[in-house]
Amino acid sequence: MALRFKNSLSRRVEEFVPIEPGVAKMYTCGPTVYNFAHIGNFRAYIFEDLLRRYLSYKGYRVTQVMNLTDIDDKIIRDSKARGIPIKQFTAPVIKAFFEDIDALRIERAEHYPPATEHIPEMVALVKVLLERGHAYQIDGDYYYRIASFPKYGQLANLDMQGLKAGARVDADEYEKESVSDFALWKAWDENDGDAFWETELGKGRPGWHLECSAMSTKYLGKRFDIHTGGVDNMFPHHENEIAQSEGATGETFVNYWLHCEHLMVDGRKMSKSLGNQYTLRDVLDKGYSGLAVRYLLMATHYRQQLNFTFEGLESARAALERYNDFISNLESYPGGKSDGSAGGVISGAAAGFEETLDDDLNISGALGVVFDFIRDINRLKAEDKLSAGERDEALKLIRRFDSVLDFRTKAVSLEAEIEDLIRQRTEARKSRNFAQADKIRDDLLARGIILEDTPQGVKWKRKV
RNA sequence: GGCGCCAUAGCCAAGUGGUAAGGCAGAGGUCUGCAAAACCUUUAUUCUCCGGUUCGAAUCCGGAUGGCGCCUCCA
Repeated sequence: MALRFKNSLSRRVEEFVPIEPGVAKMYTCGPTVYNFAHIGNFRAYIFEDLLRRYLSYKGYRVTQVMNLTDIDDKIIRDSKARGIPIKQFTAPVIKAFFEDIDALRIERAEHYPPATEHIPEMVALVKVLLERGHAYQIDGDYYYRIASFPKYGQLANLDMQGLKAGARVDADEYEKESVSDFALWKAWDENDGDAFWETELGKGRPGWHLECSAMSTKYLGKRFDIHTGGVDNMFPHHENEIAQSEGATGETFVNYWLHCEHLMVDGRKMSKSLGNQYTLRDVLDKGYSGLAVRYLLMATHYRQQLNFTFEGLESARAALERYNDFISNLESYPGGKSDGSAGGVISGAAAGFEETLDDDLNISGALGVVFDFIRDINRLKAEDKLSAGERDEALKLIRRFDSVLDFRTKAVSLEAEIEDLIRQRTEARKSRNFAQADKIRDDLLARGIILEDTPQGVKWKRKV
C-alpha cells in the first residue's frame, strides 16, 4: 500500500501523490515569537518532524518551510511595554525556540522565514488581490472580500451564513463590508509605535494571515503538496490562506492539509490563553529529558487528543530505556548460532513498520512493530540463536527505524571521576566487598549513572 | 445554536466485519553476590450503555450517556 494521509480538505484518507515525483514540499505553521512555546505547540512540531522524516524514509526529497511570526499585536504590545525595538524583543525568543527544537531533536526545516523580512512579498500579494477584486481598502486598512471567494469555508466546513448569524462581531471593525472579512494590512496608529512599514499600501503592518500565503509561495511555489498546523489553525488561519493564495493565483494552493490535534492538560486544551501551559523548560527543570518529551508527544497519533501527564512522561522514559538498552545490548552481543528465524523477524518488522506508517502516520502501530521486533530479537539473543551477521542486520534495521524516530540516546563519555568510581567498585566486587560496591552503585545511580554487571563485565548508561 | 472528534485493562494506546497489538505499572519464575538488563509465565471471555444488521460486530447502522474541540487570539 502506498503512503496516504487524512486530508482535512476532503475529510478522507487519500493516497499521497506529489506534484513533482520524488519531491515533497510542505509548509508548516510556526511559532509566534512573543513568548516561550509550550509543549502543546511542540506537539505540532513533533508531528511535522515525524512527517518530514517519514517522507525522507520513503525516499522523497523534502523541502519544509516553517514561518516565524515576528510581528503581531502581542509582540507590539509587549515590546512597547519593555521599551525595546521589536527585533530586540523577538531575538531571544527565536533563540530559545531553536534551542527547544534541538532539545526535542526536531530536524531543522529548510527555511525559517520571518514575517518581518517578507513585507515586500506581502505588499505585492495584496496588490494582486486588489486588482482581482478580492481586496478593498478603507481608511488605510485593507480587507479580504470574502464574498468574492465562493469556496470560503470549505476547509473548516463552515457555513458562512451561519457564521454571520453567530454574531461574534468586533465592534470597532464595523466599517468592513462584511463582518467576516479579515484584515490583510492594518494602517498604523499611534499604539503601534515603531511597528510599521512605509509601503505602496501606506504606512502600516501586515495582517496575521498574509505572511503564510506570501512566504509559502516564495519558497515552495504557487502550488505545493502539504500544509500542516494545529486544528485550531484550520479556521480562520488556513481558510484565509486558501482565500488569499487561490484568490491571487486562481490555482489550487495546497493538495493535502494535515491538522494535528491538541495536547490536553487536565482534560483541557493546553493554551497560552487558558494559562495551563507547560513550556519545555518547565518539564526539563523537573528532571525529564527532551527525549522523553519527544517520545511522549510522538507516540500518540497526531489526530488524537493527547492528555499530558507526568505519569505519561515517566512511562515514555521507561519505554525509551527499553529501546536504547536493546540497541546497546545488541551492539555488544558477540553473536551465536543462527536457527534461521531472524531473517523473517527482520523482514517482517521492516514491512510492518512501513505498512503502519503508510497509513496516515500510524505511529502507535509502528511502535508496536518496533517493540515486537525488539522482543523477538532479544529472545533469539537470550537463546543464543542469533548469528553475528543477523545481529548486524537487526542493528541496521533498528537504526533505519531510528532515522524516523530518533529515540537513540547520544553517546557521552564519562567524567574521569566517575570512571574512577566504577573502577573502584569493580575492585571492591573482586575482593567481595559487596557493601562498598553497592554503595558506589547507589551513589552513581543518584547521579544518573546506571550500572549493570554483565558477562562481558560492568556496563554503564545514563538515565534517559 | 451550527460543525466536528472521541470513549478499548490500573495508566497510555493500536486494531474499523473473522474472534482483543504494543508501551508503562503489577505478580510469579530463570539468570545474578545482590541488583539491573534480558527472557518465560501472568494481568480485558471483552472494547461506555441499549437496540438493530450479519453465520460472525470493539469495528457497520440507530439511539442514549459522558468528554473534548472549532465557530475570527491560538499548534
